[in-house]
Amino acid sequence: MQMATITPEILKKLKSTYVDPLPTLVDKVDGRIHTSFMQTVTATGRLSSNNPNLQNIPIRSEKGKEIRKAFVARGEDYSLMSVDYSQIELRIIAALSNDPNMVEAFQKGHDIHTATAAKVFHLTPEEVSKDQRSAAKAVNFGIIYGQSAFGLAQNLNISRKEAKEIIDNYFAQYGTIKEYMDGTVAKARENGYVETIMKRRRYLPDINSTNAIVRGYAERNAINAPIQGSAADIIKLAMVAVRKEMQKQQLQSKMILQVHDELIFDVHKEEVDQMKTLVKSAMENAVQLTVPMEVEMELAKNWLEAH
DNA sequence: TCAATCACG
DNA sequence: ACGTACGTGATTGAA
Repeated sequence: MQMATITPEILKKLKSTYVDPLPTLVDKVDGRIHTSFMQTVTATGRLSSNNPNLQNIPIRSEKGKEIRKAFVARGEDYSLMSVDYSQIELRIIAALSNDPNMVEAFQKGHDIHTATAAKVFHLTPEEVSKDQRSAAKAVNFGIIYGQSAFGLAQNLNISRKEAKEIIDNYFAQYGTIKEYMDGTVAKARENGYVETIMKRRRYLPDINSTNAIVRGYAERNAINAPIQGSAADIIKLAMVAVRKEMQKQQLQSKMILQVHDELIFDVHKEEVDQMKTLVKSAMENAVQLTVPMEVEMELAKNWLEAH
């Protein structure tokens, strides 16, 4: 196992950004930290959070986990419940492209990274090694961002030739995704914008630039924005549905945070079963696509263990 | 005031 | 031949 190396720079960042300021921001009246959610800041339709930003509370490093542990439910009778969409952006790509292989993997409930590795490396899912799954995961993520063979090579620390072979294999298996991506860029060139499933637009004035670097940037935006933006559409619809149902059932639990593909609730112990059912249903049924939306949920006393 | 670095999805 | 993975916010330190 590779140990997480905590450098002095990281400690300094954690202290100056979280450990020192957050305790001073606890509201004197209610004992809680309040963020602001901005609805008109991002290019894709995501929310952003500031003063303080509660969408970038640490979780990856060991010391960071200690910080996240400090976020707890409001009292004895309450727990934090975290509910996050599983692979929402890949499901959206699958649905928007209607790629038969990727749609099938999600419809059958397969582990998408293992399924991808099996296809790319011509193996059965059982034969896929950890490194192969990890490589497939990197490609799946890279696809969402319009990553090149060069970028994948750097990311995986392999040669450009090896990276190109993996990507070529990927598109041989998921050919309709390639068509979808090319089609999205072509449409962006004609229209000057791309749009999400709820028709929100992102304008791309540089999509026809004669400067290849500038144009390349806009092309990656064209690919990414409908995916990231549609995920934002879906969780926003879910939030409205959740709130409506919570009101209808007159619950005292509260929806307290949104972190892009995750909702966090402060749940009263007598409402746990109701909340689990209601939130799962609202999130999974926020939209109807050709692939199922699935959520994972956990309940705990603090945010680290609820995640 | 802004770029670099780091935190998150 | 070019550069090369999307979206944010906070802090720091140089200009």
